Amino acid sequence: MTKRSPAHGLPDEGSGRRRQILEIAAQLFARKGYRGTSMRDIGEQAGVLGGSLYHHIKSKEALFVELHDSALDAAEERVAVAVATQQDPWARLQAACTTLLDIQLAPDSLTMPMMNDFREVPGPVREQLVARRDRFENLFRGLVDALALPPNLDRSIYRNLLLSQLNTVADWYGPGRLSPADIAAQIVAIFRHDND
Amino acid sequence: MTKRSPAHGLPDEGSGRRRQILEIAAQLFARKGYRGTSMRDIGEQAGVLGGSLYHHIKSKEALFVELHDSALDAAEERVAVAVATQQDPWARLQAACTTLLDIQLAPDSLTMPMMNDFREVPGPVREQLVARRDRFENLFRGLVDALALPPNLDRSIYRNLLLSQLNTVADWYGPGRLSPADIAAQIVAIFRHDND
DNA sequence: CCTACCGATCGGTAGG
DNA sequence: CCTACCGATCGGTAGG
Repeated sequence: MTKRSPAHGLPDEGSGRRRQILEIAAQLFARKGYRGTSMRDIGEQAGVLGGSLYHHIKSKEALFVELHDSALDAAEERVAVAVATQQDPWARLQAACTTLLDIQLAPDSLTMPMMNDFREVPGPVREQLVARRDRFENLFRGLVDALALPPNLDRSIYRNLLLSQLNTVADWYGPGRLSPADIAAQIVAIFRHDND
Repeated sequence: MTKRSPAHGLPDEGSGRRRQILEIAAQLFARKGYRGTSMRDIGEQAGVLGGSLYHHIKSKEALFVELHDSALDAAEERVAVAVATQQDPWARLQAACTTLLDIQLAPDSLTMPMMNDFREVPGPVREQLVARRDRFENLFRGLVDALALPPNLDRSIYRNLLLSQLNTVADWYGPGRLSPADIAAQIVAIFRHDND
């Protein structure tokens, strides 16, 4: 019996209070970005003053890094599980895309949205975040390499295009006639090219 | 003989000084975002103090809106010209994509990059920018509607995916083995599906 | 967890 | 175009 993280990707260890603060912070970062979220904003939602948060966290930067890494850990596991249920390379890719969009488009999504534009985050921290994200994206390298693509498609470009496509859906998606799974299906339909 | 804007999309009327300041501001906004660029930063590059800029502009917000609108005006014209040289629907789309990527990936690009994440910009101004961008995107509605796509592809989703794909290339593209035109060709190759 | 505060930075202005 | 400044806001801390 392996330990399973909850959907939001925050470990459930530690004091409930800290955990609650992390959830609030994640939601605000996702909605308003790193610079657009002040410690006082987070405090307000938690019912305390901004300065009081420093009993639970070291700094705003460390808080963001922790949230970002937890989100990617959880996403990585969920995607890996979904991929493992399929054998066909295109089915495996579709499973990965559907899972990723489920995570990013969940209405209460605490996790990934907007953790992609790192220009707001101070330089030194940014490199840390980019390194973690690159590790995550390696998961897709294997999936793309297994595809039988037409030879005119460059696999490296193809992978970058697919990932940026997936990471950017939250910018324009509004819950309406199509579900996250529908969008994932459309993306895979577009990116699907069999080498015949 | 119609008046032609320069590639950077800033009208060449008015005092050269103001024009120079606009160019500097555009470059900084593109590199560091709206909130990441202070008026003092712009002043420093221009060789004056931040406060002195207000002789040439009304406010930071008005400055950004002016730059954004000029960039879209110029892009709109260049894309329209490129599209008009082709008759085949897929060739027209490819011409549009190539032109747009040329603009966004130009090494000194003052114009469009990063003028896409509007979360940094204050609410009231944001609506203005979004409205202008929507008008620009209508250009692509016509191009997509002219395609003979397989019926399982939703044209509205398809258009959103294509546009977000084009707008996001600057986030990961590094000048290397592939040119902007190469990337455009890869994107069109992926998005190309003939209804057979 | 609050009070009370720090040094820094922001957009913007008056007055010359 | 500068000097000198405004009110606001920021991340963070000391001391209780």
